[in-house]
Amino acid sequence: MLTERQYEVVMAIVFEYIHTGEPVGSRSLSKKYLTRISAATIRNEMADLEEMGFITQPHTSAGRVPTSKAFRIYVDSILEGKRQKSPELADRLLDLKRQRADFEQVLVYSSQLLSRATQTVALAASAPLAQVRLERVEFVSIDSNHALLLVVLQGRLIHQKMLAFPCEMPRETLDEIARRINAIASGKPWDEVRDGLRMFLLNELTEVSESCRLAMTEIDRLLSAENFRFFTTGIHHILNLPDFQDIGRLQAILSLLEEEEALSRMVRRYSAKDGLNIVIGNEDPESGLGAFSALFSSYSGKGTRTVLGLIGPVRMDYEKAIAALETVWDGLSENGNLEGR
Amino acid sequence: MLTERQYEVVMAIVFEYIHTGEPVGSRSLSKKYLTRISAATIRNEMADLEEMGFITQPHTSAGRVPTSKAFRIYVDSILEGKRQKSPELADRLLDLKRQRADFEQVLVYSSQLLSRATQTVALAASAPLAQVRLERVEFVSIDSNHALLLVVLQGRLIHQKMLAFPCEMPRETLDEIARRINAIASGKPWDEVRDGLRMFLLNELTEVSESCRLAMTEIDRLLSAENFRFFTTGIHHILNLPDFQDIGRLQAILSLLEEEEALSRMVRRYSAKDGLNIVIGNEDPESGLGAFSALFSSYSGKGTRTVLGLIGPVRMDYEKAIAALETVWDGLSENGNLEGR
DNA sequence: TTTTGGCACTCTCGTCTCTTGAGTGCCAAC
DNA sequence: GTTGGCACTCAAGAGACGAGAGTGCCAAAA
Repeated sequence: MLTERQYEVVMAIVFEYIHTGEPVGSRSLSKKYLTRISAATIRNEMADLEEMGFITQPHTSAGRVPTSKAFRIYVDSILEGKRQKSPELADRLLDLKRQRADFEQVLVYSSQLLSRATQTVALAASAPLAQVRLERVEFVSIDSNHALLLVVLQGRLIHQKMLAFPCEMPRETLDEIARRINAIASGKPWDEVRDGLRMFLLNELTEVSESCRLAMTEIDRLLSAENFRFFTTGIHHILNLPDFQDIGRLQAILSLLEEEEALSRMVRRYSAKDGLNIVIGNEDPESGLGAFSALFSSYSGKGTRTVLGLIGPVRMDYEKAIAALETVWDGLSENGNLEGR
Repeated sequence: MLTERQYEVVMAIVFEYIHTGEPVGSRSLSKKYLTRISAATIRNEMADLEEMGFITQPHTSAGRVPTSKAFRIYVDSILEGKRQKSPELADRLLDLKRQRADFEQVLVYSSQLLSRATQTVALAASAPLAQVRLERVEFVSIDSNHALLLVVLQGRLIHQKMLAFPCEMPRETLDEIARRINAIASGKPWDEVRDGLRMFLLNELTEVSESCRLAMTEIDRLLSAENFRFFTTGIHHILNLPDFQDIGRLQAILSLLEEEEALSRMVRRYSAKDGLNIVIGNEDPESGLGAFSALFSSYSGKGTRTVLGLIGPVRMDYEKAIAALETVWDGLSENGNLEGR
């Protein structure tokens, strides 16, 4: 649908726009990138491209600004080519191995690393999958009717929740409940044992059935695929961007980042399939990204789904961002750090 | 040092400035607040007040803007008077009791409540005190050489850290270490038993002394008075403020809020004494607050120090902010929620 | 001695106009 | 199909100007 030359023009416009942030004119294209074609020819192509929705004009006598459709082509072309890894980032990742960090530290550190390398907002997240197997659960009694529920997943990931029981729960009872849950559920896919386990517990331990029900509900919630844990880093970077000197757009993205519910929705939406997913600005109006783009690298392991992400302006350096994300991602896989161990 | 009338002028200027955000002129003061004095007289007073450092002029022919010195007087006068509590906020706090929330939830919820009520950034934090007594420690074995260290303080506060041991640590060994620590340290002030405990452990359990050393170091770090845990809410509110349409100042405060280390330094500095502490803008240049003010309400209980805070523009509605902070604070105390129980 | 009205002066801010420069669209020639 | 040329458009910046808000100071009143 695009001729070879139109494709070149689009790519040149996106490239120039990413680097200058200004609307791109036909003359500068002809001088800098497409020396063999004259400005007038480029103008003709531009008129067609505008009609096709790849570029727009802020006002009649201005240059052209690429739309998300144009950015999409640009990003796809990057993804097709080979990227080189950043050796410095890879080095930094070795520190993690040296420190024998746990999974949570791995996520935090990765997100910090990414944010610093790309000068954008980085996030790392993980959530259980439906087929998650639990290693075991444990209750840490806090006082007569409070206990900390610990759910250890296969891998080293740990979820936890403080429970307030409706009646007194002595330590022995809690241990008993934990023992039974572990006997049945340990090492098995949660969604297979769940219902049976619930029935079993409620029938066996009738005198504390209310507490068992509570515990089961909470374990279920902790293991739900919706239950992402987030680590966000580098929000202040987006204030440095020259494009966002007007506050309104910042407002939107900051609210998104601060509200875990909204963030979770977004991550769920765009990390559904494994690998690298890129959402550009308002390409998907539902995203709420507005003038920002998001890159998600996600992977479903045995029991958990892990996501690394970057959120930056639409006009970000995708090449650098993708390279950084892939470097960190590969570093984690190599060290066997994805989903813990 | 200030005459009665000068005091009135300062108060009126601060009041008007808080509500309009514009430099305040002598004429509007005379009309709105000090009808019995003429504008010319106010001008004379203003000249003196400027010399004394209570107000400044952005430029020759503009009105006066109060300095932090003037805000200080204003805030002190609010603190002297009686404030009324917000009944709506108090109601909301009852929900906490109904939910029998744990301490962490209490902190998170309080901070959300405060932020929404005042439209500023709210934070809640807690840290152990030197005299903290630990209820007990527990190790949750994760794999052959990883375990989750749980430190339960008196009250319901829990600190935790994943440990990577230098050698294999079977569950029994971990339980043994925990048992010994608890036997000696449970219920006693940590700073009294600490050194003895360390000696004892290293002498008794020589074959895993390296692991014991590690565990002791981590417990010590978790119980250190420096070890604040933070919950921050409502960062997006500060973008709504009309005063901060230039990004530079936002940058500073956002970096502060995002960097736990800096935040911790600030909270330590200004919550040293119990009760309500207010820091106004650049009153203390060390604070890094710049164009923002911070209100901290802090309380040292038996084992932990709890802090609720608000961070907003210097020109914030102190009356409302103080009232909200006090309402939430009192609500927590009444429900017995400060430091857990 | 303190307070007040009056007046000249200063500075910001919004509006208007003008100019400049970048860029387009179209047309005729190649 | 491609190109150079030319008229046209528009944004952004500079300068001029008036309105408005506010001050400082002085001399008269209290």
